[in-house]
Amino acid sequence: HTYSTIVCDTIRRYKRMRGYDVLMTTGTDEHGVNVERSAKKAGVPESEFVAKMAGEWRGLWDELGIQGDEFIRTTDLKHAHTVQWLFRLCRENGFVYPGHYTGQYCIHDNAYVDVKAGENCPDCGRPTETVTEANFFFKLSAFQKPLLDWYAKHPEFIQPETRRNEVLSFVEGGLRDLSITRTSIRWGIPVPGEEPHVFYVWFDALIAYLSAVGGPNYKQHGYWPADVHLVGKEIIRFHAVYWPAFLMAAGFTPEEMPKQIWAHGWLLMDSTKMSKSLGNVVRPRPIVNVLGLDALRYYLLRETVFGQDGNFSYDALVQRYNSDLANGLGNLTSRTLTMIEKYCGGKVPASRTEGVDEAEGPLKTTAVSALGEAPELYEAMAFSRALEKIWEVVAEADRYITVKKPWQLGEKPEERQNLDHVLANAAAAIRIAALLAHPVIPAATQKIWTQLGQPGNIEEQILGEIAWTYIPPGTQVGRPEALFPRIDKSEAIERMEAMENEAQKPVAAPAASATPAATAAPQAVPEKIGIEDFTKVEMRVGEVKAAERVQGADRLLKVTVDIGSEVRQIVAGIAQHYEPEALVGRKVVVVVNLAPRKLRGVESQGMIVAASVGPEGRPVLAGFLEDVEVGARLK
RNA sequence: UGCGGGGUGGAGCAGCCUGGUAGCUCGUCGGGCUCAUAACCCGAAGGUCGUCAGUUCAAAUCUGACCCCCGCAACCA
Repeated sequence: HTYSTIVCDTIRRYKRMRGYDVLMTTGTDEHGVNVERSAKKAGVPESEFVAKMAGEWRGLWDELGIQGDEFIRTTDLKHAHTVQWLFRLCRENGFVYPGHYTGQYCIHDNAYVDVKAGENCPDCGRPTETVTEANFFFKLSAFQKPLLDWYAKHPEFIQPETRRNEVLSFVEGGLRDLSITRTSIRWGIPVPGEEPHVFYVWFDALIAYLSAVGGPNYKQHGYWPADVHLVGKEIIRFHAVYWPAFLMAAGFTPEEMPKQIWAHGWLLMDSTKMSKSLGNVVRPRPIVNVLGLDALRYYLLRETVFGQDGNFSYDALVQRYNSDLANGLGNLTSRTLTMIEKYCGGKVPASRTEGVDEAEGPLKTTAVSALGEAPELYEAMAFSRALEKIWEVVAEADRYITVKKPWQLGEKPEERQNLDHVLANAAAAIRIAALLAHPVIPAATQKIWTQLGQPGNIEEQILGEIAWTYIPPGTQVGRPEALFPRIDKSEAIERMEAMENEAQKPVAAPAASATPAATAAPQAVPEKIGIEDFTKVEMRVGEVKAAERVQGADRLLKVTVDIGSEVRQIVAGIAQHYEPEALVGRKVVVVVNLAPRKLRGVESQGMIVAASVGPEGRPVLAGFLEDVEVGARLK
């Protein structure tokens, strides 16, 4: 989410610099079973739980300097009004009808689970029940044709293209009507006049986009339709299918449809998706503390191609920081300012008016071409290429300075004009690079702006109006100051990892979702259990009588275990680490009172206890150093 | 088995949609410079662009088949 939101913020800053009036919204999705359950676990009312969650996110955005213009919480009153209003419109237009939803329900978890009838709950393993509840359906099926027409007419609606194809084939495959209300959930927006129905997640969270810009009064508000919704690729379907369908159903005109849905990729940690359950989430705070916010922003946008999955590594992060920011832009600024200070008394010198010399040609060409292309690349969300283009200016300026050797010109009074000219050119190039890079690294470029003696805020500059211009001669520059101090790689990584580990310890870092449309999955607070809970688990010593591989499964072994009173058949996921033959005769620990569960068609009547070792969780069977009697209970 | 991502000098990645010069960061070697944050500049070595076939005057790029790697689910009760 930090990634999405930083990208979003960059777009916002870019658009502002193009002279647009931009409104960016972000927020939290606060309804649903997950929240209900987590709040219960934490022993606080839902409202309190979500308020805390929202506060944490807001705090994080503040720390990250992200200036969302609207922070929508789905528990906001105005959002409830918008949802109810949209529902009424859809209903009046005949796209909502009452029906029944039938699914597998887990009583223990209090939630529908996505399994076939007769299967057990994937979370807790208990049997599920087939439950039918009355709820309202949205006639999504009626929108197959309109949506396909819409996609055809607006090929740019879904980006990037691979995602578009995915959605297209999904819609072409036929659309099923959508259940949009629940009576089994309490924590949600009430369906007007139909209590105890509350709205189900998608007919709630998605609508937050509209709530942020006036809700029913979106026309007067003036910021609708959205130019772009930025989402993770896992939720593209909801944004590209459900959302436009809801709007069409409510009678929104083609001009009032969002213009584009951009699905970005995932940030992978060593090629695995970052997820809270894997515990491999990289938190932004340590990075910001050690390298600075701009470094994080720069890295995220420079290192990965927007739209594809990207890899995160501390190594690459520090690498980029040192080479591009410290040695590149930072050092260029520093050397230029130092020379202006030293040779020109801290005032920007005058450029020569006539006579172009051969060395400055490439510098101007590069800068002018960056001025032309970088904005186009921003426009196309090709951030990494935009930055590459901008950094060509930095490289060219370094080259130019090296070729002209102003420090030598400074020794000779008769070269005064040439010296002035060189430094004026360098300053002009830095000015352009800073302007173009501002959406990505706002703080550093503002510093450069000020150091160059430029008045006001850099963000107020309009990109379209910028050309190769010299800074007015005589402008007083600021003291050179290291914008991005170079940092030793291993030391930086150590510090960040130390802080990361520190952050892992305390319980509740914000663990919900930031985009209005992602599902919230707050982390459970680890509870202490009493002895009575422990005694519920019955573990006994068993002896393996036979073991064989389960057909068609790479990881499963079917193990026959004698537990004294009886012989059980247990399926264990250890086939990759234990040969069946080697297990026979071995004493193992078995959980015997676990509900049976079918795995790959084979019933498993218990669980063999094993340690989970290393990051990949390699199983190592528990055993005894002394001889033990089969059937002995563990307590 | 299904779904997704990928295979481009030593490492990590761009380029592929819209064929024509293989680019970037790091690393290695040699040189220059000393204004600057041990930085910056120049040069060099190093690439059958996974394989095979096809289309084409021309293929990293388009088409087809195949191989390999990674993630997710199916299968860790």
